[in-house]
Amino acid sequence: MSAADGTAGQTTDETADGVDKPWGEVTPEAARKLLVAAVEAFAERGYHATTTRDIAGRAGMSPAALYIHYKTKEELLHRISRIGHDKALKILQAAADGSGTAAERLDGAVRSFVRWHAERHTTARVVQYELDALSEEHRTEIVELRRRSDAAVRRILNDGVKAGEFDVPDVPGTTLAVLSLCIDVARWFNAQGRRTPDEVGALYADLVLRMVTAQK
Amino acid sequence: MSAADGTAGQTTDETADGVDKPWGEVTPEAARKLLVAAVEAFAERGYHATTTRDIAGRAGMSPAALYIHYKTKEELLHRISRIGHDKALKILQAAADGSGTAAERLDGAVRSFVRWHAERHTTARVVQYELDALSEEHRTEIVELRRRSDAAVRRILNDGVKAGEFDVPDVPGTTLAVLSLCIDVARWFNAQGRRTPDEVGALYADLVLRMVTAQK
DNA sequence: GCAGGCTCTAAGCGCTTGCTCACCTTCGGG
DNA sequence: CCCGAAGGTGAGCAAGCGCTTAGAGCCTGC
Repeated sequence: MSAADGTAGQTTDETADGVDKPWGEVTPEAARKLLVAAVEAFAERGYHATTTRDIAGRAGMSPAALYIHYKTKEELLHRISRIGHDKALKILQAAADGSGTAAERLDGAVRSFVRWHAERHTTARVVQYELDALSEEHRTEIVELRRRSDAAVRRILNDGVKAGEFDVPDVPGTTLAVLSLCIDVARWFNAQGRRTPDEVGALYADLVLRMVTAQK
Repeated sequence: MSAADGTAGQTTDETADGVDKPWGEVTPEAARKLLVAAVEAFAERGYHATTTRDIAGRAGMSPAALYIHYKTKEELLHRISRIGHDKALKILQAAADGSGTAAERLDGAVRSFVRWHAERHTTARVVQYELDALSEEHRTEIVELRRRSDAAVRRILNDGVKAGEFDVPDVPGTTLAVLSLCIDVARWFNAQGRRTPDEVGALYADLVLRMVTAQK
């Protein structure tokens, strides 16, 4: 087992005492409450179907309070998207930079990336499916982060091919397929469903390894 | 090769003279023009970000014209979603009902399903990603069609396991993954990109077969 | 040749939207 | 003990929304 991200392969936001606390970097408290409310609302109804009154209401504040902490509704989406993409990229880069064979690193990458999309499917849904609602400038910034996520996975595949572990005729296409498979978890995953995030991660890691492993 | 939809396993909407003509079943002409305009607008901006004025404008008509042919904007989405899901289900059932080994049928299913999502990615984007905008009643109807699509793919996998062709420990989970992989093509496929729908179909069919084929 | 139905438009209604503004409260520092 | 900054509210503005209505144009059948 690799320990690429420092503390025993964790993939959730945790403070030193082990308490799970996403969006901990957003301050002050009121700004975080608004942002968390926005994530829920955007994930449930989509960005365009969500009103600023709904967001403020979920946060227990008046509509005007939103504009003390954020210039526009789109800035809220951008902050969510930015933080989420940073996290996603970190997960993939940690796996790509880890030690072990290419197969072990690919297993870790898919496992943790899928687990994040399942555990944080509310956030992930916004991050992965509301890109089009961003302004031109913000979207460009986010697309660059996605390009780097793609590069991290492609690097693992290339390493595996070079080492003879993998048989992948079309590395860019397969990279796309692997990421696509993981991302789509955010669309269908249901917390009330039968599978836990860990189970989905294990299943998907197995399926992806079969896709790329050289037949003996 | 099966002939479930009449003429030699085709996956696009064609008239007898071979001309490609989707939405041919929508009449009269003005209603079809409005529907095609709605598909484009919904795919580009999303259902909620699209205005009835935009749809009518793209169709070269006044905003009020829309309400002669459709009761509400949501009815337009429902018609699109219904026709699209019928088509998707037909593609998968034709493949599942076809002759040949399970591997051949799975190859055909993925190939044609992916090709449809790529060729008709505008339509597919609306069909696959705007479900939440449907009314309760309409969504229930559509979800039933999706359940049947799922059943068609699961049947192929079960057949393959029974015949010893496939090694699939988790058939429902793998069914979900296969469909998820194909569906997500609608999200990322770009007509200006490097790959043709046929190429993506071939790549994906290969990847899926590797996921399920028993190792020798 | 005109009655009646169908298709379409110009105008606009009632409402909701993202966002603003004048004002109120709270609170640490001189 | 008052002060000014920071965080919050109620009311509301301009714009845009889905949808309706009154009536014009144009076919078709008798």
